[in-house]
Amino acid sequence: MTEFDNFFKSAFTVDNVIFGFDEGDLKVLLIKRGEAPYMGQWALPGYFVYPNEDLDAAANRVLEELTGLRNVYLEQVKTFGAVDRHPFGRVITVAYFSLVKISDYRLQPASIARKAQWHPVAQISELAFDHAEILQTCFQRLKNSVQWRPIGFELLPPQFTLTELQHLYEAILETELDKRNFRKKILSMGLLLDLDQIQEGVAHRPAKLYRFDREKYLRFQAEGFHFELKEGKRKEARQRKKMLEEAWG
Amino acid sequence: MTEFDNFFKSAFTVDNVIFGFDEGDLKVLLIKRGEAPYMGQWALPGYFVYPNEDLDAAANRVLEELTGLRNVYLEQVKTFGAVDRHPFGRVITVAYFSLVKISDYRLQPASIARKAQWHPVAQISELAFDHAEILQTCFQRLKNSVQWRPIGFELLPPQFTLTELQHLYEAILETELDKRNFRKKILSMGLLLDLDQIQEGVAHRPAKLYRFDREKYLRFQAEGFHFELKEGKRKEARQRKKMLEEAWG
DNA sequence: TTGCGCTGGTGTAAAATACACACTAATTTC
DNA sequence: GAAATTAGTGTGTATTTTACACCAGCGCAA
Repeated sequence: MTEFDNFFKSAFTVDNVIFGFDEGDLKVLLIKRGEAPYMGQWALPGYFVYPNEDLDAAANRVLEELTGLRNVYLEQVKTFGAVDRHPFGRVITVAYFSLVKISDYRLQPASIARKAQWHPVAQISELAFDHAEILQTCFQRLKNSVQWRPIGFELLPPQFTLTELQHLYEAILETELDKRNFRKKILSMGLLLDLDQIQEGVAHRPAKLYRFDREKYLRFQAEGFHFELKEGKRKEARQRKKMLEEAWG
Repeated sequence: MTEFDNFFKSAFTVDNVIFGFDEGDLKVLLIKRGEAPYMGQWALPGYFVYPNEDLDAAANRVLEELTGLRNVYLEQVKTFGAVDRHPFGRVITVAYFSLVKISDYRLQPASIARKAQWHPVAQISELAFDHAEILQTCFQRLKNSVQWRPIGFELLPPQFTLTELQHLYEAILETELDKRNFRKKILSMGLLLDLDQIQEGVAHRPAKLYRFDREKYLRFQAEGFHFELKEGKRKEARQRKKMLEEAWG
């Protein structure tokens, strides 16, 4: 095994945007930095990639140390490698996002985890390094992915109501959806299993509970089925047009 | 400036899938390796990222050394970091693809370029390292990107006929498109400038020449216009269904 | 100069889909 | 048992997508 000249080497890390969904809000798990640089500021959880560790493995490790969760949805998004993105030297980072059920999440004993906290995506302003940019990029990617793959369920408990699912989509897509159309669309895909159970302990008509039928999805997928759940461009276009017209009087 | 422990460092490269379009085929520029490992095999052009060089800059450098072209469409796709992807040590690589007009391409004097050659995507089988996987990933990404952004024009000469454009899309999407519908759709976007010129030197009725109107696109984009040029999923689904039915008789 | 070969160019009708929209049903709480 | 709250449901219309076939214009060769 030949060693490459040190000249060509650089430090590299993974950073993980861990999304959760709670109280109707899309949230991200951030860590308060306890050391320079950016001491005291919030940052994305991340760490160096070990020399004998695959990239995805590193991202999973960061995730597990922090949340105790394994087998979580994880998607590589983009690599950020601006020369000056780290004040102490050249550090290239591979950004991932992952989707966790906050209900499954347990604070881990690892010292790093004690400084972790969920933040609503909408309220995050400043972050250490270029992490604000990374977060935005990952959020965009999530917005996109969720419309083409049935990954939204990763953020909900195993059983959920259609209204919860709709609220999840509304939070991610930052838009409002029509209830009847949403239900029609999602049910017509045949990927939701009606559990013949209803909500308990709510002060109103209880909703039916559903489960995502992953096996069925995999079967459908093999037959060329495409999941698609998105706001039509027609509506979007009209909204934009309206806004422009209002802006110009 | 603190140095990170060498333990966390590793070699870092960019690999570039350079797409071109010629004779109705989508092609990729490959290099015949002149050294170990994989000596004599075809590989994607790539090189180490210099310590003081942004990632995108490195990808552009590789591209320019090889083709002499600047200001070319370039898109970061994915980072490949399996521990054993390079037999001589840990090398993480960021994959890009770029789109060049083969007509602009001139063989460069750089020694590396002398071993370069265009290969039709469809006919590439084995490549050095994990480059076959990288190529496939980039090809998928191109397929996707081309439907949502007007980047196909980057592969054509500045002036082109609608038939050429259609053939380009057919080559990338690996499908056939309906002539009338294609023309209707692309013209209705209003992004093509009719040059009031016609083909010369063809042994049949000459076609009108068009140019992509980038300025107009940018203006439209600011108003929320979305480029979209894709095979409908309905047709796809039907085709797949038909194929399945035939397969099962 | 005529006819053949080739590619360019065009419209319409039918089907599928996206959209907007409002009331009744079931449950808890007071 | 009335009030409050959320669940659940169907239809008509606008728009988009799809399928489909013929005539036009040019070069070339007979």
